[in-house]
Amino acid sequence: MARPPAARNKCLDAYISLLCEEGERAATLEATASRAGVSKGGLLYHFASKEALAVGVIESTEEHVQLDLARMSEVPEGASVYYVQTSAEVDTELDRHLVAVQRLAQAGVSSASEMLKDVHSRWFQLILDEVGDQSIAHLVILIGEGLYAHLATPDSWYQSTFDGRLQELLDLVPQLKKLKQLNE
Amino acid sequence: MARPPAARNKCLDAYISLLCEEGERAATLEATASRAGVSKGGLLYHFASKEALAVGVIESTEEHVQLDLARMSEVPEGASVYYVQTSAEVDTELDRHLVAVQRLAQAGVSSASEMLKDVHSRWFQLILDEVGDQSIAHLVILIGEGLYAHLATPDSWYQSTFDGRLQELLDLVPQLKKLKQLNE
DNA sequence: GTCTATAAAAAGATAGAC
DNA sequence: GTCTATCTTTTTATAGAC
Repeated sequence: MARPPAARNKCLDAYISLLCEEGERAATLEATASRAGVSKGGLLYHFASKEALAVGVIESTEEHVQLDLARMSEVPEGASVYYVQTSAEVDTELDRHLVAVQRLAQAGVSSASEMLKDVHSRWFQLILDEVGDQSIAHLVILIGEGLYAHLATPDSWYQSTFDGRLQELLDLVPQLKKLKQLNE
Repeated sequence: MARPPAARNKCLDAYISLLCEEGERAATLEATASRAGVSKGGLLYHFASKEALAVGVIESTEEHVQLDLARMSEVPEGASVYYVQTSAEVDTELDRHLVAVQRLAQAGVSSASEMLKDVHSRWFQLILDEVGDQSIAHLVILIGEGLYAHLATPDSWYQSTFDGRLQELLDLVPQLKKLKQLNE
């Protein structure tokens, strides 16, 4: 496919920012157009409807997800550590996209819910491949999810209390594999 | 304070349900009134504005939170296990309220954000009191958050993959305290 | 307390000029 | 491709009857 025009990308980016920062309700056509620096008509040329905008977000997200999964399976520190580490990263393109998709899912966009479900199962599979135990893999997924949930909530408890302690947490992740042995 | 009339409670409950199930945008005055079985005018008698409805949710949530914190500090299995366990519970009044408050926070209602921040810090303190280590306490909080995040996303990956495995996870929680010793 | 009617604003979308 | 003007529907809120 031909590379999309710059204005189209600006619209998509503006919509994603609004979804993340102000929620789905605030992400109106007018607000999106305004933030993208175009008129409502200009926006509607690239995305014929609200729904088309959502589809655009999901397609763009899928590209970022594919890159992430490829890295996750190759990285030297292992899938678990990579997953938790990247879950805590704010302001990466992938995370902005995933937060936006989550907002859409919560607003009832079913293709967004399906994408999240699919992404989670792919992450889970890579982590399971590494740690070799379902319960431990779930634990890792949930820790990442917890970080991500805080990330997705601006001004959360996370920023004030947890800031600077990420490394301590990452150090604990590889230890999780030992839990099962302790348990037996 | 005098006990509020039944219709008022039905309105609040309808608004909370809509926030949880269909998102903040779908939780309009009309939809809320309709679900509560009253007219728009009837709703607006009890809650003079959208904002008043949000305040109502937050006040009601605070009551449920206080009860939960009291239980959490007394329960025999310990604060950590109680916290993770209740994070996984769907359809309790507390969880419905917290999901609703989260939706409001994401929609930019600042008093909702502040309440969530406050609740998290109170949970954290009780867990820290039990486990005695900041990093482990964070781990517990994040696992609960991860569960809660899935709970708050209907039709998530959680239901299909994780269902029935909660007990295994709960068994691992008390083991987390041992991680720090392993690390030293 | 609860309802209907109505007003005022905002949101999504179309048409057509440039 | 991008804009302005306009239309329709939805949403919030008010006024006043019952």
